[in-house]
Amino acid sequence: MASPVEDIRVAVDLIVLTLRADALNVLLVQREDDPHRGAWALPGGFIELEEDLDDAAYRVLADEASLGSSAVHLEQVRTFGTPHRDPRARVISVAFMALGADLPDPERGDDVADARWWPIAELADIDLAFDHAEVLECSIERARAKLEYTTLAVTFLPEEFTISQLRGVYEHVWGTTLDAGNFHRKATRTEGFLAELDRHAAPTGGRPARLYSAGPGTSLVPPLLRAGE
Amino acid sequence: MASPVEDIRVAVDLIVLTLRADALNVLLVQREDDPHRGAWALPGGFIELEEDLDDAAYRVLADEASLGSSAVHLEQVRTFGTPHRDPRARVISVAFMALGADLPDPERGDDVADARWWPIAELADIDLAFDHAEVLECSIERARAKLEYTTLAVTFLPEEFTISQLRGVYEHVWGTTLDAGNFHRKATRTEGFLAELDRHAAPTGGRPARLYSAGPGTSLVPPLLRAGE
DNA sequence: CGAATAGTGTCTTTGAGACAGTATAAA
DNA sequence: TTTATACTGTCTCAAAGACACTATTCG
Repeated sequence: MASPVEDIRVAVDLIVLTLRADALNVLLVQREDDPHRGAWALPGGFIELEEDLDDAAYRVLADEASLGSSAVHLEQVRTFGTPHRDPRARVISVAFMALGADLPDPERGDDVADARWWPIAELADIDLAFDHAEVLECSIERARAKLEYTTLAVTFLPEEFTISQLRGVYEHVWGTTLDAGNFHRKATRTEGFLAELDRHAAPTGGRPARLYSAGPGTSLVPPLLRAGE
Repeated sequence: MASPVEDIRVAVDLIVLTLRADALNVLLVQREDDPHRGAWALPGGFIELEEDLDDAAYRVLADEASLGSSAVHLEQVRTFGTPHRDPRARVISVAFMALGADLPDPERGDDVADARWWPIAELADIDLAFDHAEVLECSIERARAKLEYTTLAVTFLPEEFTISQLRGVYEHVWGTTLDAGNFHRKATRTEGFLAELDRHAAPTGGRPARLYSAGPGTSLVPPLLRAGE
């Protein structure tokens, strides 16, 4: 089983997604060093010898994005390892998607010039470092698909939320609009999706909405399909 | 961006699935060396410095399973990297699922004592090496799930096949039985799933079945859901 | 002819989507 | 009151599932 291993390095890259200002945002860091100096990139870092992949992802989240593991859903997406994707060395990168509810502005971490949230619509204009555009696109598509048949949408929301907020998650992540009435019925009648609370949110110009929290289920049966695929 | 990289090695593990004798089978190799000498394991190997992950998977398929890339669908599943999953060194393993139509018996490859197909039902009795039981379970669940909303089932069949054979894929992978009439209608009326041919299969005791080949589509809309989830 | 497999017709039920209508708050 | 948002009712249509029926082969 001998094989060459010299100079193969393993990293994690994070696709941190949140909803802010009614848009899906991703956390990017501006590179301080070559290659791609000045370009925006996904936060990432090499794994340590005695560290599980998930733990490495949480560490990068804390170090480079100054976001604690509090209230983020972390999930492996895919591993990217094409030779020369990083010009310095052979880097195998395990992509992790981190989803959270209205996450705070990041502080600038180590080895980065800047760090901030980017609405995904604005990313068409800029070139991401390495193959990170592909990694990001793959992750967003994964998130979009998983909204259909899992309860993943609640990870974008705080502990307590209204049906309208939940609908907003679907609308902003999918980039569609949904019928409020039909969505309400679907969300409340899908077993395990939501747990009804006895309280209501402060009214925002209309009838106050009932509050819900995440239900015990993880899969949506039947699924909540996007309209035109 | 300095970090310790010594002794972190990257491998690919293959979950090769096929249908033989009306059962879902997985290809396993018997280990010739410690650790887990004599135990059955997924075929795998370390990646080479200038080799893409997919290419490494195809190489292992040829070397250790003596199966060419002919007629297999290869797809990345997930990466496993818990420290000490391999007692010799830190090994990060990218799992790939390979699906093919009634694949031949493997020849014994390098560094393995034996190689053969195992019906997945028989694997409850034996202990797989390393964390390969978890890797296998994860892959089978992925395959089962993807039958629902993609045209993946056709990768288990030869170029030309009948609706009954296609139904058999679903039944054997899911471990269920499906109504033949309803399945026929669903398969033939789902756009892009199948391409109708002008020929029929040799009869097997009844009316000869029309032959189909894979259609141009990759996703099934609406999906073909398992009944009780 | 019967037996076996392929394929279609039809009925019922479930659920999605369109959209109207009701409920409850603030100004 | 109007306005805004939350929710419910109802109708239509698409599709799943149960299951009976027809079609085409072999013995």
